[in-house]
Amino acid sequence: MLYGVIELLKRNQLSVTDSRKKILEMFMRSGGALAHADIEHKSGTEFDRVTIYRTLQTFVEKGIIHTIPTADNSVRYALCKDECSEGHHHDDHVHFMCDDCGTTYCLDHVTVPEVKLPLGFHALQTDVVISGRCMKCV
Amino acid sequence: MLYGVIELLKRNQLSVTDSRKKILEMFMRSGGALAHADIEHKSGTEFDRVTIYRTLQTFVEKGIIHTIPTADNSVRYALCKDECSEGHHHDDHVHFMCDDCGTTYCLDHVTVPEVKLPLGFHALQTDVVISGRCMKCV
DNA sequence: ACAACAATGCAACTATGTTGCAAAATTATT
DNA sequence: AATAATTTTGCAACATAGTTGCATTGTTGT
Repeated sequence: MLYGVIELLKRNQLSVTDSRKKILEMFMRSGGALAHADIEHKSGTEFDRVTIYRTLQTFVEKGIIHTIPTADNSVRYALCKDECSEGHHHDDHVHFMCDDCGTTYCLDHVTVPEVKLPLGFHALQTDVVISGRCMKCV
Repeated sequence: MLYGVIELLKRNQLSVTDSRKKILEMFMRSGGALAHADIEHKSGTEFDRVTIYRTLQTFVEKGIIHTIPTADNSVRYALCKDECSEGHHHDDHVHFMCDDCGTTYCLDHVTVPEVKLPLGFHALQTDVVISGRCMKCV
């Protein structure tokens, strides 16, 4: 597991540091999405707030994680699938947010439907965020 | 126009105040969506920041405006259609954000497609946000 | 092992959002 | 139309989120 993390960092031409390793591991352990605040709390005083911000930024730029637009407009991040590369995100999957427990899921196998836009609009990216109850909170 | 604003406030059992009238008018004049910052800049020092926050909150609660989940996770608001009532938003339309000029459109006639979720997930609300180029920015 | 480079931590700052309370404005009552 | 009851506003103070510059530390390549 740890080895995979290091590999992933190297593959993206990133130097291997404590914060990057541990933050990546957090994402892998937590199946779902994480907010900046989640990471800050989980890591205690181990890293500076600024380091977390910069690490997340770097990961987004490298295509390791992607941001999730949420209904409550709080920023969340989740691991990308392998197809994402630098500057080219291909997160064509639906995101689900549980109103009860707050967990955010990437529904990798639910693809975003085609939407017909009025004349003059050109779509580059489509984000679908569904909120409701997850299986744990029935 | 002004008369319509007052009517709308009264219909929602809100006292008619300067800030509420002017903020509502801003939404009506601007076809698209507005962020808190937009309103703050447009109104100069006329209203306190806190008043704007509280006015927007009140309008959302009453179903006069709705929030738009955006790809960049900044909070934006737009007028609701007539069907929205207190606590019951029915904004089943697609939102479009222009990457170039930043304008956010409510595509009232583009309805949100049905999405089949995996077993155990129960959808209550579906938000679709499409970003790209609008007709003004080809 | 060392030079070159990149990432971190710290401090200071800006932006964003919230809460309590007194003053001012709006609404309801007589 | 004037006043009482209620709401809303503005202010101050605070809390959270996010950014930038720079010296120090850690990582990488030779």
